[in-house]
Amino acid sequence: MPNIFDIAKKAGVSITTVSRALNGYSDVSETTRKRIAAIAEELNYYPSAAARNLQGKKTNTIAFAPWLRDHIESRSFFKEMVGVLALNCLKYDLSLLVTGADSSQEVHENLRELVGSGRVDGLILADIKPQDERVALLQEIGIPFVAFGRTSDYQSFTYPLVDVDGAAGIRAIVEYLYRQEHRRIAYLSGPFNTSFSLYRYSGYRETLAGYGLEENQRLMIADLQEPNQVQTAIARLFELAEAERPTAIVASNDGLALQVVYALEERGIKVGRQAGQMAVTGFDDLPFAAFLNPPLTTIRQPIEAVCATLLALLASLIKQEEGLNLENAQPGLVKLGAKQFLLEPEIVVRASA
Amino acid sequence: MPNIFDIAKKAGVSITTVSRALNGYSDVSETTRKRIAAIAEELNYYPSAAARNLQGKKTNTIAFAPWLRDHIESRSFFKEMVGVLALNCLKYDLSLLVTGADSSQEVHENLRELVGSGRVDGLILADIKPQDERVALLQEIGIPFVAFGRTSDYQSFTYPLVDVDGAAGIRAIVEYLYRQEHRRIAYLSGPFNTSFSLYRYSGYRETLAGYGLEENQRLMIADLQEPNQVQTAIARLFELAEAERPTAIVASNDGLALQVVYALEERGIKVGRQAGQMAVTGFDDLPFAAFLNPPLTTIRQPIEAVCATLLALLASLIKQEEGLNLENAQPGLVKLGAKQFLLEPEIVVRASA
DNA sequence: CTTGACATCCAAAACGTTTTGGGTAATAAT
DNA sequence: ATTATTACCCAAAACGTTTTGGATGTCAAG
Repeated sequence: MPNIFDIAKKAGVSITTVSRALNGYSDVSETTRKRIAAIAEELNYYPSAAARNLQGKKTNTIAFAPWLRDHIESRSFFKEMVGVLALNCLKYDLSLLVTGADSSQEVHENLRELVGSGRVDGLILADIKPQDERVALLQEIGIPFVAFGRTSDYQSFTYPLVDVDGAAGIRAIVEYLYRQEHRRIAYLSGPFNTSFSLYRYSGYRETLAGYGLEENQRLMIADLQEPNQVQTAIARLFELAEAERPTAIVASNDGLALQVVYALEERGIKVGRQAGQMAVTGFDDLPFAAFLNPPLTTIRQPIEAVCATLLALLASLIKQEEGLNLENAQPGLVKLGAKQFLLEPEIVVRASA
Repeated sequence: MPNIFDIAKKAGVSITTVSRALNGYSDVSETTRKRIAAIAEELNYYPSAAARNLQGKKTNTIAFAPWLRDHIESRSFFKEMVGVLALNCLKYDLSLLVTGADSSQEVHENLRELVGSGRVDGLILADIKPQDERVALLQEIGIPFVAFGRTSDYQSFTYPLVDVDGAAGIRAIVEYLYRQEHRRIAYLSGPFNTSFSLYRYSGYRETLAGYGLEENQRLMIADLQEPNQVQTAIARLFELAEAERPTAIVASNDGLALQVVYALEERGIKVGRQAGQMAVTGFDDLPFAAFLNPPLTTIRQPIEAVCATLLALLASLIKQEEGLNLENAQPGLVKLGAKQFLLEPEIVVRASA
């Protein structure tokens, strides 16, 4: 691999000039710049990232840090995000490092080493928990980061974040169901050790309260982790007396909704919006949702907007820009705090409800 | 951030000793090693990755390089791989960089810069095409890499690769269908500009030939890219006379199978293995496959084994180990060439066929 | 008392950039 | 003819490690 000395020698100039020519400084003549560029091209010269980083303190790399095994249900959305993030990183000339681990312990060590050794300029945290050690850790270290999701103390303990308004999403869908004359609406939630499950759940309860419907504990099934738990949850709903049994089931994500539809069909219950059918809704709008039978009514997370906003925010933090102006970058972007943004999800009505 | 000088000063030794103590050399006494380790721990010292890399020529980073937009259908499996790879990387103390782009042009430049600037020690290529420029490029540059998939010239132009035997998978499923008395078996394939589509397709044709069934062009629908193409493909099948119409549809991946099931149900055709129902099969065994209605009969790609083998192979290439012994690391691992391995997929029979 | 052998330690070089703080020559202004 | 300005270039330092090739002191053997 050629280095800057090789280029300098071949061009008959100093390495300073090579560096400044290639980095577009104005104190090198157009003719020598052209000559140097041509030689660099010819020799396939690319400046060593390590040397550059060592000298300049910039890695042009960010990390995407979800939990990798902890939250089965959330993994589906993080998987969708990676590709979109990778593509968007190109615009900022950033490389994307994907990191993560199984255990809390490992994640902590991983993160410390990653930033301690100066491997990244900033990070995107995903799968935020209500109490998330990672936020405090990164805040303490003082490295730029953006969280996708809100911890329970995000208002007092301020840090940059982007989130999708899960409560609003569920509210929209429960209101939709209410308008379709549904009065007994069950709710199935994923594990409560992840923030967005809580927000979505609160959206459900708020809406019931808003309509003056009382909460029925037997219709609220939370903390679903394993697939077979969905089956038993559905079974339990059908043990209820006809008059108490729900006419609609709201699942807190598409993965659960998929399993709900499956469990219902297995029992011979039709899913749909016809009279006598069970309405089912999801959240996320994963690729398969539109092709279920029936197609799933769900809430679409604006994944492109989420990733774009996360990156724009992180990039501006890294550059230490002050007047960050994201307000009208995305439609439906709500400002929660100085560097905290909420994106509005969108209801997608299909045949399942 | 503390550096090695801070540690050395505080411990009253030279930086050489700090370095050698922390890297486990034997020429430093146990007492000073302990003292140094304690100080490093206390000050939260992590050696600078850049400096280390600059001096030692090791980045401890690998790149995962799929195509990001080009092949819609293949993206689903690459998304599953990222998480598994990231987790497995921990065992090798490697960081995972995810890269890729839309266009062939961009991908090329990306790759050149990535390895030219010495950002990675090696790479994993995914979504291999029959003619894949990336393989030649990396081979020419001379950096360790492993391909997930085979180019058309993999036997002559040898390079390290791991693949799942797609032909065998489809063979297994067509044989299964044949044993279920199916004689008119349609085949729907994704785009042919990706290698595995071709292998899977050839598996279909081989099996037909093996049973002495003649190929019917009207039952073989290839190069499906957009979702609505599936609908028209199915429509075309149903324009056929009763006696020519297929009794089973083999899709080349789960994403297509999902859409096939959807299109069939939309026309009121029941999917399943009962008499009079249409049998449908997929390939991949994505998470949703088990929860479709009916649950999808498919071929499971051994994703854990794939990722483990890719990493083991790449790690050994990076370390320049010679006697690589993967043969009995994974059950069902077939050796194609010196560093070329094929993994056997597994048929998963569910209710859809 | 000398000589090896061994256990510890260290100074200096090297890795490949960018940045700093100039220098030189030609041209323009006085 | 001198001075200021401009255009172009460069030497050296700095970034934080690891590695190389000793140096020093201690202890046992001869």
